[in-house]
Amino acid sequence: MEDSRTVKLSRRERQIMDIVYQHGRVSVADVLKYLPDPPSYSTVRALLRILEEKGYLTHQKKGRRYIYCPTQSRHLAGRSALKQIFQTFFDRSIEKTVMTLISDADLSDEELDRLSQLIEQAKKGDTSS
Amino acid sequence: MEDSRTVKLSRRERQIMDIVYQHGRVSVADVLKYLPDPPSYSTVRALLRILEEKGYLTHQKKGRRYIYCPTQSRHLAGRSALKQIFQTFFDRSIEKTVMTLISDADLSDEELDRLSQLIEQAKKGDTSS
DNA sequence: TAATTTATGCTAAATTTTTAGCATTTTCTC
DNA sequence: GAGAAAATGCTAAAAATTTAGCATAAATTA
Repeated sequence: MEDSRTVKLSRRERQIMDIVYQHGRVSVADVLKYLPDPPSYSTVRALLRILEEKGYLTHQKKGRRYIYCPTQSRHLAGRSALKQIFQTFFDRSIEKTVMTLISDADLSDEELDRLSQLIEQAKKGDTSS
Repeated sequence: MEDSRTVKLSRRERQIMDIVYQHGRVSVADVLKYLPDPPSYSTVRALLRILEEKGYLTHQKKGRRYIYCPTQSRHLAGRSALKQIFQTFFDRSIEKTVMTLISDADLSDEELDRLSQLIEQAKKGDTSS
């Protein structure tokens, strides 16, 4: 339960972090654009500053504006988010989770083949992330 | 971005909903027990009442105590949570998502075989959820 | 270089969330 | 049935989050 998606971040902060992870690098204007129910410009700036204070973001100056990036890698953050879901909703069962992913996606045969290959590789002990 | 995990619920509410989904049916005492940094008994009661007002929970009287259950099915909630993760962190790629699940899990050969079968079935058009 | 535009810095108010405490009800036990 | 125990109902205070607005700085442009 002590996971980065439920602990420490407020709702707005969570929304913003999701946007950052979805887009990689964002300006204030980007966040504003992607927020579902956008508040004012200075509100977004304040939230970004707070997230930076909390250590979730850093920024670089690009021309006259700030560009914000996550401090934790997307891959790591994704893993931990996935773990949380998997524990909460799928009884820690990989099968149930994969099943849900697949049945919702309506995959093509090629895609299914690639998944098969992935699993074959895992069987050969190639589980490097 | 308009997903049930990021919208509407505060952090405490989210924590509690996760506990409810993990355990199915809970009493106030259960929630208190599972909350990472538990507040007082009446605090938890208040939160459960609010979640019920918002429509996320219902309760039945069991003996002298209330037992709370989610209104939305676990499966549905899991799907929507998964979708969110998958969009935010994995470029909407089933492969990337499954890959991460598998590589973190260190599955046995039997489990991998069952996954293969799952995919074979999907290939035959059996994608009923 | 002066005016305009577009950014950030900071502060404080408004709102929402989180919390505790007292009153009341119900159940159990003697 | 009286008292104790264990639950909920309700209310309001405390804390945290979310917001806007004014001041300021940098860059562009005319």
